[in-house]
Amino acid sequence: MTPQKPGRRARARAEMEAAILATGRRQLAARGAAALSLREVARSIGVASSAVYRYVESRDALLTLLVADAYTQLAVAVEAALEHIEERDGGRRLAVLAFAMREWARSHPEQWGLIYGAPVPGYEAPSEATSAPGTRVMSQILAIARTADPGDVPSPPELRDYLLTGSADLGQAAAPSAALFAVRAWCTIVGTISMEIFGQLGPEPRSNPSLGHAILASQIDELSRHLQGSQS
Amino acid sequence: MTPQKPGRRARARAEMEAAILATGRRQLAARGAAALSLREVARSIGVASSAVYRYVESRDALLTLLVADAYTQLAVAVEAALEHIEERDGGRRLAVLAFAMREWARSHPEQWGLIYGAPVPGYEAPSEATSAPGTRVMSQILAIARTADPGDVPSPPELRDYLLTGSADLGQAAAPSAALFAVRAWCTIVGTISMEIFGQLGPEPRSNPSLGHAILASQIDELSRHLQGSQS
DNA sequence: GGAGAATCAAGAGCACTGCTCTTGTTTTGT
DNA sequence: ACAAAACAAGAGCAGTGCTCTTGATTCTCC
Repeated sequence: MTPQKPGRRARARAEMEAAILATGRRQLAARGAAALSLREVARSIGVASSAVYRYVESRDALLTLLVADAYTQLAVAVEAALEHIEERDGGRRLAVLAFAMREWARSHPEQWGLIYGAPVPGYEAPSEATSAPGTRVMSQILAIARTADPGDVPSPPELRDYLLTGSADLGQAAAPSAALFAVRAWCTIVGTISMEIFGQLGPEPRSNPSLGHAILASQIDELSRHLQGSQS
Repeated sequence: MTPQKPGRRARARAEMEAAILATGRRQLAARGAAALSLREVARSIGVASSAVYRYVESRDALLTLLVADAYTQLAVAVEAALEHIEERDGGRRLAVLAFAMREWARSHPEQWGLIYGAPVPGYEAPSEATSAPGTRVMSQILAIARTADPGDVPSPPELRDYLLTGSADLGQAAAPSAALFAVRAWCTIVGTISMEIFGQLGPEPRSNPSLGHAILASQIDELSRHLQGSQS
C-alpha cells in the first residue's frame, strides 16, 4: 500500500532515529545518564529492544549522540543570547554569554553534567562527533578576547604553542595573551556554573538561584576588568 | 578454636569492612565509579556476593563511603602540603593549596570525578556522611582569605547572609568580602582543575602536564593580586 | 509485472548487575 | 550449656547490554 517511490523506508528510518534521540533525551533529563537504558527507550517507543540496535550501534553510541546534542543546544542558546549584543562591548558579551550558559545549565542539569561532568570512564566520546559542537562556545569567548584584547596578562612561554595552535584550530588565530584570557575565562565560567549545578556550594543555591547568579556575576566582574573599556 | 574472648568477631568485621573499602577504592581507580560492582568486590575478596550486604547497605552506600574517603584523602594531601607554609603568606598558601589539589587530582582522576564531577542522579550522597570531610579544603581557603583580607572586592548585598552564615558554619566567621573571595577562589581552582582532568581543554594537557600547571598558575596569579602583600 | 537482495521487527538467549530471602553454621553473652 | 545474635552461602527475581536467528516487509533491478 502507498508505494511512494522515494522514501518510505528512508522516512521510517528518519522517524525512528528521531524518536530514539527524543526519547533518549527525555530519559536523560528525567533519570540521568547513568539510568539511560536502551531497553527502556525501546519499551517507551513501543518496539522490541533488539530493534533499536538497527539504528544505534550501542548504548554508548546513543550517549555520544546525546552529548553532541547537548553541546549543540547549549551553543545555540548562547549564540542566540549574544546575537543582539554589540560586538565591541566585550565585557557585556562575556557577561551575557556566562549567564546564558548558566541559564541553560540550570534548566538542563543532566545535560550539563553529561558534557561538563566527569567523563564516563572506559568510554571516551569520539572526538570527531563531539568536538565540533563542543568548541562553539569556547570560540565565542575567544572572539570576545580577541576584539577586546586584555593586554596586561603575561602569557607564560610554555603555553605559547598550545595557545597559538589552539586558537588557530578554532579558526581564530589570536595573540597568546588573548587566548590565555579566553582559557581562563572559560575555566572560570564553566567551573563556577558547575560548582553551583553540582551542589558543591552547599544546599542554599538550589533554593535561592540569585546566589549562584551573584557569585557568577562577581567572577565576570573580575574577568571584565582586564577587557578593553573596563569600568573599575 | 582460638576462643579469644574480646574481639574475634569484631576484628573480623573490621577487617572485612577495611577489605571492602580497599577493594572498592581499587576498582574505583581502575574502572571508574560507574563500573563499581558489589558482586565484583565480593568476588575479588573471595566471598559470596550476598555476604557483603552484611557490611554495606547497598552499592550506593559503598559509593558514599568512597566519596567520604576521597574527600578525606584530598584534604589530608592539601593540609600536609600547607603545613610548612607561613601563615601570613596568603598568596603562597593559596598557590600551594591549588597545586596540591591539582597533583592529587592528576593522580586520582576517578576519585576527583567522583567528588567534583556530576553527581549520580537519583542518588544524593547523604550530607551527614560527606559534608564534614568535604568542607575541609574550603575551610583552608577561607582561612587564607581571612588572614590576608582582600578588601577591595565589593560583596553584593544578596550574598551577605549566605556568606556570613556559610563562613560561620565552617567555624570561621568572616567578613563578606573575605568569604566571597574564598568562594570565588574555590570555584576558580576546582573549576580549572576539573577542566584539565575532564579533558575539556583539549587533548594536549593530557600529554603535557605543564600546560595545566601553567593555566592554573595564571589563575592563582590573578587571584593573589587581591591578597595582602600582592606583587603585581 | 515479478524475482532476488537488502532491510527490518521480534524473540530467545547469554552473561552480567543489585538486591532479597532462606538455610545452615559459627560466635557471643549470660 | 544454651539461647540469641551474627554470619556465609546459595537460590532466585527483575533488570541490564548485546547477539543471533527467524520471518516478514520493502526496495531494486530485470
